[in-house]
Amino acid sequence: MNDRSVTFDEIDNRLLILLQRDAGLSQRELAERVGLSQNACWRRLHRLTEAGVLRGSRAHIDAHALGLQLTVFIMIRTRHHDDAWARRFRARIEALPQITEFHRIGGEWDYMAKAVIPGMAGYDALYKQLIADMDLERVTGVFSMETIFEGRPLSPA
Amino acid sequence: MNDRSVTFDEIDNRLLILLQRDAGLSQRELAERVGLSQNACWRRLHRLTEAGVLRGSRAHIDAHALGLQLTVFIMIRTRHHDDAWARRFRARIEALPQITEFHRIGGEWDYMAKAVIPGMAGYDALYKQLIADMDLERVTGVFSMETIFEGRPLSPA
DNA sequence: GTTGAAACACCCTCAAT
DNA sequence: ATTGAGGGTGTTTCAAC
Repeated sequence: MNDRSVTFDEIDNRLLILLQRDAGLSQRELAERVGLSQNACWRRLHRLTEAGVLRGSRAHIDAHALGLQLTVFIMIRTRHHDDAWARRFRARIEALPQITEFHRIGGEWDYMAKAVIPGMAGYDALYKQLIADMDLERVTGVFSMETIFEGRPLSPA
Repeated sequence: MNDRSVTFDEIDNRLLILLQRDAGLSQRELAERVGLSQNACWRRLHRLTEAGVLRGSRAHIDAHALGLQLTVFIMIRTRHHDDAWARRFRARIEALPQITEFHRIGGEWDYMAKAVIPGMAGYDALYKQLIADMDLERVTGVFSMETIFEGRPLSPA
């Protein structure tokens, strides 16, 4: 079990997975696929939204079709550990739209950023913008040779 | 410039960003925000869909609300480099729903998986399922202490 | 590019069971 | 939980400009 206040049954689960795969499904279709009336289905979606589980939908875009063909994970070790520096660093990262994801991590690195870029020239440009005046100890790019899958739906614990 | 056959102007760009943030926007709202008639806006969305750029929408879900509070990146180095082993390994990974993203990477590791799990016990369980009978050379978990952001919208190169 | 209109699907609510 | 019905909203396609 877990420490959540709300619980979800198998039907909630299936609804969440269906919607994570395709948020464009109509309530009629959704209801049909989970074996509920459209009305009952609506009530569940409403409940899941109220519970803060469903948080809207986002368009899914083909990065390749936009000319973004390279995914790289950038590992960063910093020399500074004060709040002021950290704020400045985060602002820097946030100003770089190529970076789609940003974590503070444990282990031998301090931060990891995921970036999606047109190619190696894009990485070089990003790298330069990233490091300028930040006095980083070490930065290394881990390049995705092949994205086998991404964005798979989450299931309740 | 780049090597794409289709090009996108500023308005396409803004439409794509708006929809990546909120696919639930009505065409009336979209049109208003980019300064187009609803009709012209519809034609652009149609064109972007035909071009394979817009690929539907996906529900956005709050992982914490589902009890999934830990994100970990799993770095894997393998001892095998033949196709049969690789296929078996991919099938193993695909069978683990906690893994949301999977890359073959360059550098000192061979694969990287992103997993979203309830907590450390979930990692241990995942780790055991992952390694069983796969004869991996080395596996290490890089834990996200803080997800500063993720899922930021892509922009054309 | 624009407006306006029509046909249709969908969402949401309510009433009745 | 279910069906059925109604009003309002959104989508898609036209015709005309």
